[in-house]
Amino acid sequence: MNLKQLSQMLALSQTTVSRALNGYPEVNEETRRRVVDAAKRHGYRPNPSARRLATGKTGMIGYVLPTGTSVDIDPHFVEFLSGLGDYARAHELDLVLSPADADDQETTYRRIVANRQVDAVYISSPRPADRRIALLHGLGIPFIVHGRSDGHDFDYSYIDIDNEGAFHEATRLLLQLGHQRTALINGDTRETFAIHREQGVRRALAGSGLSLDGRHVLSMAMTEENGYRAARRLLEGADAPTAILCSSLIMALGVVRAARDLNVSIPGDVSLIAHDDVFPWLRPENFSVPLATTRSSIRAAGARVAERLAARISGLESEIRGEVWPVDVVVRGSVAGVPR
Amino acid sequence: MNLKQLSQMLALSQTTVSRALNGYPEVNEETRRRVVDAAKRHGYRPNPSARRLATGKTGMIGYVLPTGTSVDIDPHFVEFLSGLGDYARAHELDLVLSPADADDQETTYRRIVANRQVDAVYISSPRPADRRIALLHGLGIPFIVHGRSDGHDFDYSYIDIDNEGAFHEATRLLLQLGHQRTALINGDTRETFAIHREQGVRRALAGSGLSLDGRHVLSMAMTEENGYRAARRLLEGADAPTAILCSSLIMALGVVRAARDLNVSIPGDVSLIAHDDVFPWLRPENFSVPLATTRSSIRAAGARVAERLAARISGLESEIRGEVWPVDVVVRGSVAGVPR
DNA sequence: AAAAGCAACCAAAGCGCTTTGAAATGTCTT
DNA sequence: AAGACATTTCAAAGCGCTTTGGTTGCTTTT
Repeated sequence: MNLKQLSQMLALSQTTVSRALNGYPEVNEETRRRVVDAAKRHGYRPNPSARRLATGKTGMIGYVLPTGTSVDIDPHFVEFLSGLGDYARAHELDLVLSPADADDQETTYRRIVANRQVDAVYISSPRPADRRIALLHGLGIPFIVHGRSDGHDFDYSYIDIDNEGAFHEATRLLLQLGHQRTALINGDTRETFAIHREQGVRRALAGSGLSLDGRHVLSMAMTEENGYRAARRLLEGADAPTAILCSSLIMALGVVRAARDLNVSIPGDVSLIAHDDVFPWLRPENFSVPLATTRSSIRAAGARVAERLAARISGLESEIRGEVWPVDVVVRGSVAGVPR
Repeated sequence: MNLKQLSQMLALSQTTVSRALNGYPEVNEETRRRVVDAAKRHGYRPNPSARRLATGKTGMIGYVLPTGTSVDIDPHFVEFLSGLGDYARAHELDLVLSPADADDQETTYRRIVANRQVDAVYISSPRPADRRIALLHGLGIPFIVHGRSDGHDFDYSYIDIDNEGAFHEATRLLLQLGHQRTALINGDTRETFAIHREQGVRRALAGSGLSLDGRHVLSMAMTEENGYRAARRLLEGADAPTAILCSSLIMALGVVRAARDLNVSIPGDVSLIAHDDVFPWLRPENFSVPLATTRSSIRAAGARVAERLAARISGLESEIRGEVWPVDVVVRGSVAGVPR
């Protein structure tokens, strides 16, 4: 059943039927009812390929997936995807994943834009002055960034969490508990989120006249193994910290393991606060010592990105703007006053 | 630059240019060279929307992503995706993810087929007599299953690993080492892979005149927590097993933790073999006791699925067939003879 | 009563490709 | 020399929508 058949059936022109279905005003309400009704009865669904050719709109959003034999997909990605799906599901919005050589994503971005394969794109894990952002800005396709990228001379849309504020708050809490030596086990500092977190810690320390000891800040990929190594390094070193801030729950697993191995008590000897992206399979309250966290659901962010992207596509949202979500600091058993 | 412009530029008809570019035989080789050359020089790329409307082919493959507030995406998915990307990247093959209500995927499958959104589809985590398979078979879209689904009265294409054989081999190894009481910590037995694994264990035991004690087989979602619980149940129960087979490395993490908590030595008191899907962030050789495994790369499977799907789409592969990969049993420190 | 304005509809022209059915050209038979 | 047969090219007809630029009747204004 296509438009032609449907319009013949109704003894109307394709124009009128098309307009009736797409909610144009210049069609009689009575006629519209007839059309909509008939379309439903006969299960008419406009052919997306045809519509796409005519309008250039695809109704899909894109994501360039960096791949390569030595490239692993970030576990955050699937959680974000769940959130995106939560929204997209209800709106028949599909996501096109375009795998790209991690070292040359530009070619792929150019291809999907040139081919008009998607109406909008999202970007994740941005770095300062991220080239993808400049590229998409230049290419003129609507996009939204999950996270932020400082150092551009134009505005762009993003949603991010207040990483700086979260770690500032967490550090302030530790300071109030009397901790003078606080360490940070951070993610890869080439990414903005990690930079912001470190800034938050530094600002809080500075507020109390302290500063971050260079040996007390470690940055690396956020794996359990790295968390373990970092914690051992900190706890076995001279001037061991009395409190540790950690950029991910997965790393915190390693920190807890290291503490156990070294017979260091949490929170007796060292307090621990980690950032929680809210993974369903790893909950801070289930740690052997319930873990204090800065918490922000990455899944919720995924849903929000889908929502805003959909709004952009349908023209409901036009202004370019950033959105920064506040982050809760959740106190649990892993924090305590400074020892002795 | 579109076809019309290009053909005018060459003083040829659109027909000829189109045919030259698409490798049709009825075009003079000299002409073809000119056309291909000019196309490259002017960076001509056929508009995919137009091609799609004309041919009905999209050049994309589809995956229906079950979502829902209480549905989590399987961590295996991203690893599979990496493999798919490895192949797809080099072939400009994109993947369309259509989020669907986990309880009603049929609607979504019907939509993507009716809309001709993709040329082919893949399915993962199949169950016996999986309805999605019957549905796609009925709808007539090419598809390939990652895994197997027994109980259909038609053939379908799949790639699967020899789960039965793998667990049969692993069990036989344990038997040869003298283990009389072997337990199985399995995944969700509604899925085929788990059923096949249990069958493998049973067959091996039967071969030695033994059978699987009902209390010695536990099935559940494959999380660390569940592995821990299952192991405690087994090790604290009467007739504790001297060997444990485990369906996933993540669960094995929990098993190791439980053993440590209970002061049970691996492999002194209990031997352990787990299935390894080859995740880059979790390697059996890095366990405190290097873990013996049945190993099969899920990433490689992803690449193979993409390859076969691409072959189906381009008509290179036409016969329907299953492909079963052998699984290596890799012996490491976590297995030993029966205690005393 | 003519001009103007409006509401409702339509024919036809895209969108940019592929494919059908024919035509033009040259080569081989007989 | 005429017909048969390849070979190579082409004009035009789709594919199924949206959108442009009308047209047709009515009602309202002057």
